[in-house]
Amino acid sequence: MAARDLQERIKKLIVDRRLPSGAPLPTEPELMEFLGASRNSVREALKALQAMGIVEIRHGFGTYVGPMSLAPMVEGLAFRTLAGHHRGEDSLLQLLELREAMEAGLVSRLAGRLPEADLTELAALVDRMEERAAQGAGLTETDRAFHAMLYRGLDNVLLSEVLEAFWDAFHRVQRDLVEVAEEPRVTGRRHREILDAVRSGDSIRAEKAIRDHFGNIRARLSDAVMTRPQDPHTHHNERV
Amino acid sequence: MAARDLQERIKKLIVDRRLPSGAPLPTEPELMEFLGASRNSVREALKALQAMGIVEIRHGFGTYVGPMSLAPMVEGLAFRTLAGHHRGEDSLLQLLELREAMEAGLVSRLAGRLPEADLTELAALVDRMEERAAQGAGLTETDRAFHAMLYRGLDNVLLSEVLEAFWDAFHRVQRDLVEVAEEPRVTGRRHREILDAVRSGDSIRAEKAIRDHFGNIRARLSDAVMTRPQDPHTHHNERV
DNA sequence: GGGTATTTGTTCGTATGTATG
DNA sequence: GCATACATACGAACAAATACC
Repeated sequence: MAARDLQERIKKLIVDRRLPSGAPLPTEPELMEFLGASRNSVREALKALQAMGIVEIRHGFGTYVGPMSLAPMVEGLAFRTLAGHHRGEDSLLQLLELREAMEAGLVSRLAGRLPEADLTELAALVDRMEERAAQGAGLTETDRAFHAMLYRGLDNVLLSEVLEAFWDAFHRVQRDLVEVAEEPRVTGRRHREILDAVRSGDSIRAEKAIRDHFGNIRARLSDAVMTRPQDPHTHHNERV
Repeated sequence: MAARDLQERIKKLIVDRRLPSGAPLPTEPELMEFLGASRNSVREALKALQAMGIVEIRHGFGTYVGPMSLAPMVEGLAFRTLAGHHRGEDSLLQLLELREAMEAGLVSRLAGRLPEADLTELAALVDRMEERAAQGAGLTETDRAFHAMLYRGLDNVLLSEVLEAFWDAFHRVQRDLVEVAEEPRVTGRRHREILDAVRSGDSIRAEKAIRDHFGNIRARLSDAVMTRPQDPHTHHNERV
């Protein structure tokens, strides 16, 4: 039997039975009988589906429909970027430019359209960012939260997830690759300017604020010591 | 050994040895010895990596580093959208809105910046589109080519691939799901307007042209008979 | 075209680890 | 602790595809 077929038929089974995320799949013996294949073939198909985030396998417990998150996309993008970088390509810069292009286009549409509730939440995040900057603490957590919150107003879950996926991929690779020379004060200022610009309703100013922010990151990227050829003990992904 | 570890170590092997796309990987017996695992475990790890597009397995020939394309992302997005639709969500519409948001933001930056060579190629594509419309032929091929060519001028390979991936995912699901009521003449006009707007250098006009184009698709989506619950013989993916 | 070696595909049997009751 | 159910892992064998002589 073609192994590709097995994957297709399992996917079809999920769709046909309208199984939602978290629903239990048939056990391996049941799938063996249903698909008419051996245990190993079924397992290989399930492994492939698990890699795509379509199913979730819990040891000694069972197989379930996966959360349908974009985690596999992060995985793939991160590896692609990492491998490209080690081969001398500017893949990390390209990933950053991709984020910049998307966010610049979106923020201009967002200017002046955010509800007050979102704005106050964003303000709280910037406050927290500057607070942590003063303490010399890391800003990545708050940065992620800020960007996620910013585009929540677009009211498109898929779009939000895609943006977060790109954020995750970028920071995963950056963390494993370069020594970031952060300038916390500057980062805080950039985000406050983004917030103010969005609040003011000035699309052009908002887009410029985003581009300045990304320009800052890009500069840090060039200055950074791009030389950490390989350190053997980076296990940088626990399956989500 | 944990199966997750095997995947990580194979990925690490690719990165460490700087293997480019298409380079041969060790054979299964070699990997068994190198990783200290059984053949089944190695195969399951390879299957998972294959699903992520990181390796490519050719029967009776060998295992190779994959093309690092975004094909797995298309796969995952398409399934997620398909499953969501069958569960009553408006996932297909969300995917369309994602494309619209990205293209609208990008095309405004593109207006007036495309080299003459690209513009003539785009014009040729629109001609071909109207030609095929007159013959009653399908427009999907030329539509894909148009959108791909349009954003080539951004000079970011990753961004282009992401856009094409979203295009592919959307059309894959649409094809399997709805009866498209195409209005070829209208589609042709919309694309000519996009081209003219981009050539004119008017950002606002270009963005409006894109939004009109997507608005047209959205309308067709709502009108379409959304009822093709399941036809058993759709094997809609050959691994790339 | 045929034969053989190499490589991946598929199957079976068996033992082990893990969570539930 | 014990029994059950399930996933995990290993080893061995044969089938199918491909390359090379």
